[in-house]
Amino acid sequence: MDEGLIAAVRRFNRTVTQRVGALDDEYMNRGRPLAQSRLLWEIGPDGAEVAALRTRLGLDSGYLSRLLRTLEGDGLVSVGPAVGDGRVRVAALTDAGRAEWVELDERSDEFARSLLEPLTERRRERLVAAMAEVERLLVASMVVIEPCPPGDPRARACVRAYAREVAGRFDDGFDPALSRPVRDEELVPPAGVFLLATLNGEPVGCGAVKLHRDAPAEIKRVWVSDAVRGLGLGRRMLDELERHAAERGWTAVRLDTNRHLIEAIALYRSAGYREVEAFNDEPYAHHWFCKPVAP
Amino acid sequence: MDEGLIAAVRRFNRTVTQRVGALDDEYMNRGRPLAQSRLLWEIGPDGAEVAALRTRLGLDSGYLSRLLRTLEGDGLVSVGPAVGDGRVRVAALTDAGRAEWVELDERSDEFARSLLEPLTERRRERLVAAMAEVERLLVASMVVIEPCPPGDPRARACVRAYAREVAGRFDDGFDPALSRPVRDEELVPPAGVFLLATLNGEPVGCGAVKLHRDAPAEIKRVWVSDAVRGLGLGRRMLDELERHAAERGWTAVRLDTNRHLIEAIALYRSAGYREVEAFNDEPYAHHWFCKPVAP
DNA sequence: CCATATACCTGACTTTAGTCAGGTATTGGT
DNA sequence: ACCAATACCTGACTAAAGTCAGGTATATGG
Repeated sequence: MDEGLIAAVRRFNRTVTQRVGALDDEYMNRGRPLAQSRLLWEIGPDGAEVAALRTRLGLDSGYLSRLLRTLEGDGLVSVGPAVGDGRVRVAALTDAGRAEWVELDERSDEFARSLLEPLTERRRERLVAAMAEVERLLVASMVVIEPCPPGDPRARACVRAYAREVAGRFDDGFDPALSRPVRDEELVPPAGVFLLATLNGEPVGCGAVKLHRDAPAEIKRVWVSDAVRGLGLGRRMLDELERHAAERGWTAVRLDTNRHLIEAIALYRSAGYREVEAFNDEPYAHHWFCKPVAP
Repeated sequence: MDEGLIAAVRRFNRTVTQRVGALDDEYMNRGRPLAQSRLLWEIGPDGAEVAALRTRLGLDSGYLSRLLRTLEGDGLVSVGPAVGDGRVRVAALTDAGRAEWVELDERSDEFARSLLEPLTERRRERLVAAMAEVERLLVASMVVIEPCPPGDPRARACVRAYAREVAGRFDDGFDPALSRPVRDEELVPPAGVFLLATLNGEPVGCGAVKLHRDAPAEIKRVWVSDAVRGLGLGRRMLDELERHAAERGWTAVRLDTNRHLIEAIALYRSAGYREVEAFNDEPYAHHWFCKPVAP
């Protein structure tokens, strides 16, 4: 990889990431330890489940509990059981906590304003556009693709999003009952694998491969959320699925797709897939592709 | 200011600044407390004065001393007196320290690479370009303009850079001895003021105003370093100088300039200056400008 | 040569952050 | 009704970060 690009990224990390990050923290901080402010902020006016806070802030369970007790002691937060499940606890801001939250929100605004303030209108817009570009492209590095049980709620959410999307694009909707079924067991090793793509813990894409006996592996349910489209994630997902199939000894993968999924078709072609005769009777399919793979 | 722009900056701070910043820290960190790693890094292969480290890292004097003792104890750093001044101490890396520094350097590279890795060549270039744009525009918010004694070494450095630059642009060089002299005392309150622009402590620009008795205030030595040109810093410097004059009761400021300083002339015009008859016999001047000011 | 300023160091703290090994209450399956 | 799993909490720590009030050695200006 080009040394110049790496040097540029490092310079950016140093000047922007470290310095602006530290300043932002300082603004957040005021009187209260940073971790408390951050937590208070993260709870937000609508409240939040403790588990959600834990993953979003990446805190130890015990540590988070303690922080919540402190905020409760200061009368800023109240923690109670969730309605559906008594084990789950929900943190909500009290009136005082809400006031404090508004204060933090204003500080944060103030800091953002201080960055834009010395610039002319034109430069402000250029800055914001460049920030959006950086943010978007960095997302690609933040997405993690890993195996996940197909029964996991996040996996289910992805599959539902997938079904919803194709339903909107196929000629006459999409009824999963009419499509060739995929049972969960078929997507669990050694029969197959389900991969989940997550961004900061949130599901943003999925893909699966069924390892048929005495037949090429079959790729299913490749889906990428709108939020992260255009970042090469679909390609990465395909690569991973192919890798899994190849590592387990399969020498070819194949898949079927609908004529309306034109970006997907373009992706398959550019990824080395060749169109072949129909190898199944999937009612929603118009194209069938195959690609040889090697470990 | 537009709410949308502020929201975009906040999102950037959150996702890029905080998250990438934290990841970068994690890479830096390894076995040793972060503060030590940072310090070791900052000392660098060429060594550094303790005072410089203190300002660059923004650490308490006592804390920094202790960190240095720890690194010394680990055989990574040696601290000795500076050659010119025995009070000043210089930290340098030992062989072991240098090896450790290389390790940190490689980690840092590795992290930068991990951000670029999942992107295609084209996207990598776009990311780096956007990063450079963000960095450059944020610099404008980081520059601090404040009064400074004209005898300060940083002020002297700016004035020298100014002289060097005009010498290269005027028809037949620039000999300060031929120009109308400016004595230091004239740029110290209440006779006048010298403003220094700094970026993270490094001088990047200057400007001065002489508050003549019974005459308009006179602006001198407005200079902006190449490194930060095109960010509106010259305009900010002019504004500050005018403000100083106005606050002390002057109702007009004026200045002279050379015909080769075309960007400067454009700046003066766009800032509301009107060309006037020569009001002095400065041999290097071709244009004289004046502007009314009010507090 | 002396007073004063500079540049750094030391000791004695406090605060914040973070970890880990047990707990208790609730739920869901059998 | 009972057992395992889940979701969170408590107690008892350690480590890292940061602060502050004095120190000591070196320079500088009269």
